[in-house]
Amino acid sequence: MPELPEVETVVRGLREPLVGRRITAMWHDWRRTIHSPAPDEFAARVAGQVVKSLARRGKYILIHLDHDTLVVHLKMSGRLYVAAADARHEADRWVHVRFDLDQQWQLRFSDARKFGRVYLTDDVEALLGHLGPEPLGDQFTAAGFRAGLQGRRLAIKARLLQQEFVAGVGNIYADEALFRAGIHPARPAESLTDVEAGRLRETVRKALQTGIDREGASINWYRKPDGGKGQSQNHFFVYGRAEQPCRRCGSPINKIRVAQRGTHFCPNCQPSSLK
DNA sequence: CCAGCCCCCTGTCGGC
DNA sequence: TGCCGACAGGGGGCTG
Repeated sequence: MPELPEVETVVRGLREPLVGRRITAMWHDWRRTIHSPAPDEFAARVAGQVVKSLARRGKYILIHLDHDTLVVHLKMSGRLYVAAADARHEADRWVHVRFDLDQQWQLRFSDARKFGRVYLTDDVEALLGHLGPEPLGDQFTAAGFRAGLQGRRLAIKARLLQQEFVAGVGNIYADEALFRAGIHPARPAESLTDVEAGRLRETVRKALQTGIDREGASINWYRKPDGGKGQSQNHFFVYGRAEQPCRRCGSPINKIRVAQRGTHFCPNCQPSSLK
């Protein structure tokens, strides 16, 4: 659920409480959550390092330390927040990794479904170099986007979800971007005209930026680091609105499966190429 | 290389 | 009321 807008909101919310804090110790209770290095080395290496800055790459959270970068992927149900050591938090029952900080603070990683992962690396490029361009950055060019659709027969929505093509788009914002562009999600990627590709690139950016402006979508698990909910979910055109009237034309929103994902679209505003 | 599919996990919800 | 299967989906890995 956390996609680029949600992850960006988390990063923004963590900067103030985290930058300048020193990590003193690490605890975990679920082996698979610690991706690499192995827990013993992870704990030994991370202890003593100070948080210098925070950034985001695709859906990954980057916490830059003195000598390493602490990388976190929230996957489906991950939540990352700072709390006083003696303070309780509603998500504490699912905490599987915890970092003790100086001044009696803690960085907690809560993850009910245990899909999330944490990494410690001194080579972020080796870890995340496979990711495609940041959709809100300069590298996300119209020419590159168009080229990435050529010769691809898979559904355009499936292509948008491939992180090596564009970093940060997930199920929700893929549906929203395709609606805004008036493109049926099941159309083969290679079938888009240059005009459609150009429009879709713009609506991907627009959907994501709108999501950031609304501080993400709080569906099921996602919360801001301060525990508050984002507002993006209240403004979706199609996601989660099956059977409800299209905000543009009033037709009932359809729900189908594309690339094994629940997919929402307006059959009138996003005509299929099959007809 | 490509595209389809399974799996990891657990909370929630609808149906009976 | 309680049980059970379906569903949610990011992304790694396997298969044909």
